[in-house]
This record gives sequence, structure tokens and C-alpha cells, in this order.
Amino acid sequence: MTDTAETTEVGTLQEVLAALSDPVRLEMVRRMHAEGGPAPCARLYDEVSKSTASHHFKILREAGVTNRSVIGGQTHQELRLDDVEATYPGVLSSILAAPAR
Amino acid sequence: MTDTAETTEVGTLQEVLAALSDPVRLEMVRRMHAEGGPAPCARLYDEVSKSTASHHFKILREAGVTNRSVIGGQTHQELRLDDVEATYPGVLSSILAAPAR
DNA sequence: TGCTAAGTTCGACGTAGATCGAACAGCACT
DNA sequence: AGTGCTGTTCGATCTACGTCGAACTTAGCA
Repeated sequence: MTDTAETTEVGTLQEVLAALSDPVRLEMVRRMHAEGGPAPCARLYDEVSKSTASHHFKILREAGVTNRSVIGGQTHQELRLDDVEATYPGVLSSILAAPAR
Repeated sequence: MTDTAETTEVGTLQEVLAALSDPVRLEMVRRMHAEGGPAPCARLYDEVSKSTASHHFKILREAGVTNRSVIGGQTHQELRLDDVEATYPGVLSSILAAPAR
């Protein structure tokens, strides 16, 4: 059982906003938040293909919004709420609190 | 001296985030906020052409983030901070409070 | 040693969007 | 009326990005 977590810096505000402006990615972020911890990729989306999902995960990671970790050989994605809050206070939390519409 | 202000609904969260994810538009929003009231278009940007700026203003308006008003024959843009806050509490204010980077 | 399941990477494709110049429209001022 | 300023609209262009299928990698398990 392995446990890896390579965490980088939170990206620019532009990157974070751009990452969250896509409906598929915002839904992913909402689900990660609901999970409350590392969640396997497959639970964080439907509607799109596996390769598309992987692409979105990469963008979220590069924006510093999420983190990838490997648990028991399975890739998991995790929301970096605290890190993003520390960098841009209130931004991510208020977006998560906003009605889905 | 005329004073016109046709205000519509604030758009979806996606629309608002997409509107703010562009560097040119975020800068416009920041300047409008700094102005504190209706400001003539020309004061809200440089770097891009007039037609491009007009295009960005339109997107901001359609997202419900800003409002267009005509004062003394001059077009002015105004940030609808209160309206956006009422719809998505904390989102716009926290973005404005975030460091520019 | 395969076999399957889970993610990633790699082109390729199509569409949305950022950009500009040029032409147009409205208004103020002479 | 004419002139200049300000902003919008219209095509055109070019790039960025979302999307997919197929091929590859890795890990666990029979």
C-alpha cells in the first residue's frame, strides 16, 4: 500500500478562476468537497469520457486546486481547500457555498 | 444630461466565473471597483483595442457583473457588486480582495 | 503468467472565444 | 451643418480549449 502526495504551489488567481469556470471541473470540485477527502477519480464525474476527465484533473492540479495521491495503487483526487483559502481567502469557499443553479 | 441604467439578472455562477477568468476583464472589474461608481470606458483598460474592450464589456454585462449607463451622452460602466454579492455571497468581494499577482 | 480495471498520454477534430481594423452611430460643441 | 470624440457592430483571423478514441502504463489478482 503506497501513499504519495506531491503538492505544489497554488496557481495565480486567473488560473484558479479559469479552472473553476468549466462546468465539468466545477462539478468535480463540488464532489471532492462532498467526499471530504481523497476520492477515486471515477466517483467525481460522469457525462465525459475517461480521457477528458483526466485532462480536467490535470488542469485542476496545475491550478493548485486539487492534489493527486495514490492509495493502495489507486489514484485519488483531493480538494486543497485549505491551501487555496490560505492564498485567496474566501474565494473557493464562497464558490462552493453558492447555489448550483 | 441623461441617466440611463437598464439592469438585468445576475447570470449563472459559471457565467460569472468565466467572465472573471479573463485577465483583461478582471482588470476592468478591479478598476471599476476602484472607481466606486460609473466610469467612462476608456479609463478601464489599456493593452487592448477599443473594439476588443467593447466586446469584454458586453460579456461582463451579460454575466450580470456590470451595468451600462449613459451620463451626459457618455457611456459609463459600473460594477454591480451588491447585486452579485446578493446572488453569490462572498464570491466577487473575495476575488476583489485577492492579491493581483 | 496472463487478465482486467483504472488512469494517463497522444494525436485529431471541432468549436468557442480573444483579437483586430474598418465602418457605423450618437452626442457635444463650435 | 460640420467636426471630433466615444463607443458599438461587423467580418475575418488565429489560437486556446473541450472532446473523443486508441494505445500505453501500472497495479492488483486469479
